Amino acid sequence: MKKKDIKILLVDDEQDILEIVGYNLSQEGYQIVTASNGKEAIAKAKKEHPQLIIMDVMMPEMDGMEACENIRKIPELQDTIITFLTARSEDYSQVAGFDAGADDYIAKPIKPKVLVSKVQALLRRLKGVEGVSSTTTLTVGNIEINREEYKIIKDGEEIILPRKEFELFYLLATKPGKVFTREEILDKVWGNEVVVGGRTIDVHIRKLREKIGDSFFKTIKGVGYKIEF
Amino acid sequence: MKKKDIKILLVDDEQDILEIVGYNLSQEGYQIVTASNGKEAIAKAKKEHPQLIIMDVMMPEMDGMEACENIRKIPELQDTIITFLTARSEDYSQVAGFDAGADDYIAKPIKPKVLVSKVQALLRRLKGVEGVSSTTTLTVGNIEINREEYKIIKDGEEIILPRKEFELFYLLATKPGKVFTREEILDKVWGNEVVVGGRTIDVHIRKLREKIGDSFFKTIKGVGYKIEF
DNA sequence: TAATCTATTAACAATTAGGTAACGCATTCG
DNA sequence: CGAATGCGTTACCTAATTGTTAATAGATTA
Repeated sequence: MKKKDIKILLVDDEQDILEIVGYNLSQEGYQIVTASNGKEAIAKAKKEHPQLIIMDVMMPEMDGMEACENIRKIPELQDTIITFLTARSEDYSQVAGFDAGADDYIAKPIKPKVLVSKVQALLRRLKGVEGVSSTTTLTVGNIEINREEYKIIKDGEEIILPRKEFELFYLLATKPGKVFTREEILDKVWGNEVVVGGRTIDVHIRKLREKIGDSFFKTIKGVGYKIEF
Repeated sequence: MKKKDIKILLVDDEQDILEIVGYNLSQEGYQIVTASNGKEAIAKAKKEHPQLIIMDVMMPEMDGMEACENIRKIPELQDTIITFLTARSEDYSQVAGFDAGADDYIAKPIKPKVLVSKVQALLRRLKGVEGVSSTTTLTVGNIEINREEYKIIKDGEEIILPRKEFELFYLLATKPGKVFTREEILDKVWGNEVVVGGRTIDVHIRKLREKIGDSFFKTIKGVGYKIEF
């Protein structure tokens, strides 16, 4: 995907900001769409399918937070990156926007240069922009792991794994032989704060054993799990 | 190595984050160095030789990914742990940056408590911090002890040990020849608070003798045990 | 909207690790 | 020479840990 194919939706109630930011970004070659409140933002997002949305938190009609929540519910816009513009004074850890589904935020006052480079950094995540390469497959033993499509190929046979199962397998596969403690697994696969019941890991391991092969997975009692090839 | 000798490099373009995170970590006794973009990060990393780098992925000038790749190429910084701050909770396998050589990631929004405990966990990997050793393998005689995989290899033969047995053996193996008193063993393997009966150690020693070989274990009557090769 | 899939939990079974008691043997020491 | 002490050994018990299955709520897809 090239720069000129990337669409950015700017949302702010102040015309000045739309102009300045819009100008700078379009200079860089991005396509710019604007909206001046939350409702309009949702409408335009649906219609235009932007890759990135930069939105002020405080706006009349519908604020950024609410709009963000709504946009996150739209299936086609799952991969859209949403960034808030927030007042500097807010305590970072208090920024509620993350709960609403935002990916990042940019603090005001906005410096054009900073903004532009930040936008570029954000867009690096998008597949194929400026040929950003990332190894999408990992091979262990006779198994090839394709993390873009959440599937693995074992002896030429394709096995599609659900998200969590895949994540778990992928984690173990990054260091074959290494024993991952339950704690470690929870932390990396389930995330920092999520608390799930004690048997959850076992069940997922079992499913992997069924699908991939029992023999690969070793249980080290009192410690955790590992895979071996 | 003590806490106050540990240097952490924080990299983020937002001053707020540097302050909050920096404050929390310095409260814990760590030395903090900061940088606000990738280029600066590389420069400071070279100069300061931090043990841990916590870096935002998205930054102007040079983003975290690129900086990480560059830092990884610096010989003196091979052992430095690099952790990314990533937007929201991306799936583990999707967290770009592992390709770039990152060791771990922390998801935004950052909660100080979570951060601090995560940092502590990461630093346990470093040799000598709070007596936790980082060496993953230890070789004594014809036996290789692999802490990461919870197994020992004797003459090419793999022996998997239960947790307590492994820890007991590992303890003795850290100083071959040294006599460990029962008190010492209980303290290190079983922990300060647990009270177990008098014969417990014997039984475990016996199990090790069975699995690994009687001849390695010497009993010093009235004192304790040691291993010899 | 109905029809799948997924992730998680709950409940129970199976397994194993850790610990203990009991007994026997050796060494030490009076 | 016994008695006392410390250690080795076995068998057994219990608690902790994991395996397994099924049920359910939530997502996702057709």
